[in-house]
Amino acid sequence: MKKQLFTPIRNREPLSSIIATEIEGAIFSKKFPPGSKLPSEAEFCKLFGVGRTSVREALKSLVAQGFLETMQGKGVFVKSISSDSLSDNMVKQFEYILTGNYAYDLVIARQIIEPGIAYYAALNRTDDDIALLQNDVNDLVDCDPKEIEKLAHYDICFHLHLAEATKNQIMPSLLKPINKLFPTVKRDVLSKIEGAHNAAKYGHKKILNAVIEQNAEKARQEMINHLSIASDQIDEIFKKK
Amino acid sequence: MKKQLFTPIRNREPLSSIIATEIEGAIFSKKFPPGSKLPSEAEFCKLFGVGRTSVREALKSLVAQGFLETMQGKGVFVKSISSDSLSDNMVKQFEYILTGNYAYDLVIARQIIEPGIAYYAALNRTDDDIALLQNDVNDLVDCDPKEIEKLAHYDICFHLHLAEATKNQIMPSLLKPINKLFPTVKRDVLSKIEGAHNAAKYGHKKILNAVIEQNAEKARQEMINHLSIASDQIDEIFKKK
DNA sequence: TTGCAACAGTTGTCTGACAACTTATATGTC
DNA sequence: GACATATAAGTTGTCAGACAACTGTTGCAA
Repeated sequence: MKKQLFTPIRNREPLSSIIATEIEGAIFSKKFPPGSKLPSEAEFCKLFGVGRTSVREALKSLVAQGFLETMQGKGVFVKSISSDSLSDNMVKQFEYILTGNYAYDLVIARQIIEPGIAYYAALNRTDDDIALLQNDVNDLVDCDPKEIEKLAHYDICFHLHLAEATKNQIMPSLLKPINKLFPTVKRDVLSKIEGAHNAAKYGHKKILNAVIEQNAEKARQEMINHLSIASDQIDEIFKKK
Repeated sequence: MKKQLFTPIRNREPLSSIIATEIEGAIFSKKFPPGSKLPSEAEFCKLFGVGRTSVREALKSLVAQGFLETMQGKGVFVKSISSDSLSDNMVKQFEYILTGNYAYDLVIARQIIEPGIAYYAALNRTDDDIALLQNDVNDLVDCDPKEIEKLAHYDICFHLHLAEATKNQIMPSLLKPINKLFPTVKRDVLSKIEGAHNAAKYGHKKILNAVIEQNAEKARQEMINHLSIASDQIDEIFKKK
């Protein structure tokens, strides 16, 4: 058996990955700020001294991750990541990893995080937040109980606006994917459970009042009540099946 | 001005996107189960009737999103998405969208979701969970207070195992990115605040006891206490600066 | 049987070419 | 001069062919 001073370099990272990391770094360090145009593929080829294939595949990766946006004939642009696009990605991946009947997991997840959201929303809400929340409640109240889609939408809006009222940068991004996975469940509830609409109306109203009063503990408790009712409704559906 | 019956088709979706969607669908519907090998690039070319470029770029997208894994000389394989890889993606995107000093946002985010986690962990924990948590606490107790890295690691492990004890599929994936962004902050606290190590030890112990007793409300309260201490410590650091 | 060489199959990269799209420039007409 | 049109240049999208790099297998020879 020969003794080897140097072992051959294997599994070296593909060029496209290296380039992707490089460009990603430049984006993260805001060397290319959101909305700005990146150098063209041809320029990158010269800069990195590689073929167009490698550059294109690197860019494709970053596009797939939501950092870039390509426009044929125009160029490649840095995408200003909204928490929206982030949660879209999360939704996709959640859909893939969640197994079995995950409706219940969604309900529990909301019961875990939303009381805390209500609490901090009550503490940090501004008058603008109140206005938005009031609108959501009004929309829900005025809505025709038969328009399930709209009902579900207004319901979700309320919860998202509440998350934004916490003034925490992270919470909306965590709540959104849960809510985006929720509509199917929510529609089921609204269409099959008598009085679900009314329950939602009053639940939201009570939470909103507590938030207006900046009574954090009360807001938390009202959210717990609101969600436990929703949870019971889902139980009921499963029993029926 | 001529009247046009048909307007030219513009902005048609790139082939590579269409192909990516197509393959993604096949993956999601478990037509290619996790770990399985996809057809080779050449085969895809024949199947879709397109060039290799388009196929490769489609695959690159899916690799970037964490659904696939390519191995040179072997082929392309469906990656079994762990909540780990999901949270890795989230971390990257959070790092990008979070602005300013987000340490405080992280702290608050934990205060929002972790009490709920403690609550449901107490309700749903198994004996195995207790064993894991007990290990984490022991590791933290036995650890040399100077080994900041290890301390931070054991600390995080406890919180993650607690999230897993809720038996909720979603919570670990939500908590992980927060914890992965946290170490910098945590190291700061552990190295700069006298007694932070002890505070963590006792906090975890109390939470664990409540979880063992399956006293959900107590677990929740202990978590609130534990995190409020951590929060105060961070406040202290900011004041010092 | 063992070791090695050759081969076939796969992904990685390069090159050149052309299509499709966008923008700016130049041209021609009124 | 003003305006519509044609042209050109720059950009991304796609194709084809070639070869490099890596993996696994197969067959041959010692």
